[in-house]
Amino acid sequence: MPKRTGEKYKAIIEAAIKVIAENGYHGSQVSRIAREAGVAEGTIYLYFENKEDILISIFREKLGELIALAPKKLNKIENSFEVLANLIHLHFSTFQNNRRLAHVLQIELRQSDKSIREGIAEVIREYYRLIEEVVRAGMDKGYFKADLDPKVARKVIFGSMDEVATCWVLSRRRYNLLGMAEQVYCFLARALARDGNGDPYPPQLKPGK
Amino acid sequence: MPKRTGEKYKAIIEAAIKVIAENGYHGSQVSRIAREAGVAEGTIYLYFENKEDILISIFREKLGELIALAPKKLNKIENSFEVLANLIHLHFSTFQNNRRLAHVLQIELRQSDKSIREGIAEVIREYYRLIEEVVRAGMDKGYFKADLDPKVARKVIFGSMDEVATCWVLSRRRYNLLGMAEQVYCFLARALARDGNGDPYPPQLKPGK
Amino acid sequence: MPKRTGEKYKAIIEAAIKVIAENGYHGSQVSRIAREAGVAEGTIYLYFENKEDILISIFREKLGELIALAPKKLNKIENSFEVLANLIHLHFSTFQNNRRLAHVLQIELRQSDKSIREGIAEVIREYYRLIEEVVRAGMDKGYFKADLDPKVARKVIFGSMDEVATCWVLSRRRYNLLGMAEQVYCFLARALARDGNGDPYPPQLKPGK
Amino acid sequence: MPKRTGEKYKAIIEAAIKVIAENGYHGSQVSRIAREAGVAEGTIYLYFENKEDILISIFREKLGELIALAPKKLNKIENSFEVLANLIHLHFSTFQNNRRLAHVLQIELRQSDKSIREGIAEVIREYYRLIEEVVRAGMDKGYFKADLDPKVARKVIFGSMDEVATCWVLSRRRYNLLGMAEQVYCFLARALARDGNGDPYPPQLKPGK
DNA sequence: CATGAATGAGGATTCATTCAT
DNA sequence: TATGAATGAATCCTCATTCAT
Repeated sequence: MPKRTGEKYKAIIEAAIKVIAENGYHGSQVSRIAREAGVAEGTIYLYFENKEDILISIFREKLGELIALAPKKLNKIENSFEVLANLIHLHFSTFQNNRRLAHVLQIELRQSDKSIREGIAEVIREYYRLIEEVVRAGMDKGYFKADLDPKVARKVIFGSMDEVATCWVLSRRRYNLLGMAEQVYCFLARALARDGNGDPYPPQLKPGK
Repeated sequence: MPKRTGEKYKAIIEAAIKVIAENGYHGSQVSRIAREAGVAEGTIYLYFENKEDILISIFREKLGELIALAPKKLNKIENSFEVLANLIHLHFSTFQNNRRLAHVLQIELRQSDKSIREGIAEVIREYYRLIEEVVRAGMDKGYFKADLDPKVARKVIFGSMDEVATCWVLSRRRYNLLGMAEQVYCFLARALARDGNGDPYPPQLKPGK
Repeated sequence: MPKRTGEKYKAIIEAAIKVIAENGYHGSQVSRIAREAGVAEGTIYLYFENKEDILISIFREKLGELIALAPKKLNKIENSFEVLANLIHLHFSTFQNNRRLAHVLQIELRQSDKSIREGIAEVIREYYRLIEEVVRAGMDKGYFKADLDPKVARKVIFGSMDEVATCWVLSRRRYNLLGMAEQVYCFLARALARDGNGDPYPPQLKPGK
Repeated sequence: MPKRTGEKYKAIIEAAIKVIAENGYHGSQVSRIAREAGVAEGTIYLYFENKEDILISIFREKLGELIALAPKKLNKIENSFEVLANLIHLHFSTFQNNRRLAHVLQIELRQSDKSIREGIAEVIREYYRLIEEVVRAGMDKGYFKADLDPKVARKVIFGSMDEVATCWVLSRRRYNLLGMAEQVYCFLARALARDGNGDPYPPQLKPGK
């Protein structure tokens, strides 16, 4: 029965992203997160069940935004290649825009216990469904191969994006993640395209498209 | 200055894989691993620097085998598609043959601190190079598109295999991981194949090929 | 400077008896008592100094009633054996009528800190004096042995009643506490009776007598 | 699976008695007990399950001694009055000899949770049985009234001793507890004695008798 | 080489109490 | 009077690691 709303809730989320990105999950004491958020230690527990719940909530809030945003952006696009391109773009720009968040989601979140994996499972499954939907639509419309297994396709798509994002976060060099979008798109588009499909090549990826 | 060889070294490694697969990294006390291995607690520290070092060693020993094995299997194959197929097959069969190991490598290993990531970095980079080599060879020989970025290709390949393996480990259903090899191969082969390449389609994947 | 009177004061007392009887002193959060009483947490502190003060107040209010009642009932009785019988009857019936209160007074009250013991000391001393008075009167009137030490007698009388009450509260079997009164009276009457006293035997104990 | 034997076990018990007698149970940090015992904090947990277990163990060890000693002392005495006198003497001398222990057993032990009460229940029941046995033997041998209820008698006897001991511990005046033994005996002997029993009067109580 | 008893640092969490409204 | 959101002090216990034997 934590509150899970309000200004302090958000402040704690943001503080946690910062502190955890800098010190890792296990290196981030609740007291430190509280100080960074400008609230008392006990206040944390008015908004979150426990320390793990903070991590889960970061995931839910932030990836939730992505998942909520995606259908709006993708549904109105007819061409499935364009949809794929935009999906990748959206995924990468979420991280590009908040490197700390990217670090927490790609690295720290995975350091955690089974209970955390369970806590995020529902949200991640929704993202999975979203990607599978994109694949299915492409198959139905004739853009993609008709005999794909959407689940395997989803794993290839998500796995590719995830690996690219992780490498980006861990890299010392601060290259542009969005710059990878087109290349990743090329790979995935060719992997999915129907044989003889005239043009699986990337539509121009433009931010916000 | 730990010993890192001998019968007890191996016994501890195997005990750790078992205990960690069952209880998770944080749920696996050193004392428990010692008991399972049939040695005293202190003995652990004659063979390993610390608890993390056990995890790193599991990675090094087991993925090391894979990396040592791979060139022998792959180097003598001319057709790069066949090489790719065999790479995927090797990757998946390693996990298929030892589900506990798979769990430790795919899940528990990632729960750990920065120091672990650093400990395994060298080994994983070697695996990365191996994959990139496969890509480069395929480009040089004309099987794969000439203008691929081997690094991105590697991320797509590794990311896809990694995601499939992780889903397999986490799945409640005990399906056959090797059965996924061909499907994953199809995706990746198409993604890599040179345009107009006559046959990017899967060579028959046979165990041990 | 708490108020210590009014409807809410009484509501809190009753709520506390219920909550503490069910969950023990340490298991009874102030917030829970407040909810049960239908007041806000802060309101508690308008009527009580702190949590311990609630416990002390329960004791004062409830045992206070007993102590106020006792002289009225006992003073008009001439025969000291009858007085003793009625004292025991009164003591036991107080608990019998409110098992929750009995639990709080016999068990939970004693779980608490020195400050509580100090808080109830004055009230309990008054009860002690009351018992000692009964003994002294019995000695003066020739019913009891002339050379008794009233303080020791009081300890035997109170200790016996207290032990019987505690066992009753802790017992799983829900036997009748008042049914013990006569037996306890028999023991104590014989212990106190003057040698050769014709009839130390229990007057008929009747409720409300 | 704590060890519960050995020199350190005893040292911790003694240290705990001292620290708890001085600061109360809740005021006695485990770290403080460890320091007093000259061991590390973690060592406590090699010998005890948790903090409560220390308290329970004090009770078991110390009252256990009393219970083990009592039958040896009491069984060879024929006269039940003498047995009663010795029982009281033994009870009081245990406390007289170790006022700190008395404080812990009479006051602090009762401040604790249900789990502690459960932990000591078995031992205390054994003491109860011992007292009831004394009563029964006295009845059988014709010293005590034939129609006593041994359970009620036990409550009167134990309650009297317990109350006297508690008052002694809480008293500011440092009077002699053993000096109370004879007076308490007188009360209880008269309460138990068969009518017309020639001499319920106290045998001379001598230490060690 | 091997042991395992001993060590002790480290932190999430609770909940009585306060005080601005 | 009454509220209830916010506070923050206070501590038990775990378990990786050491070292005397």
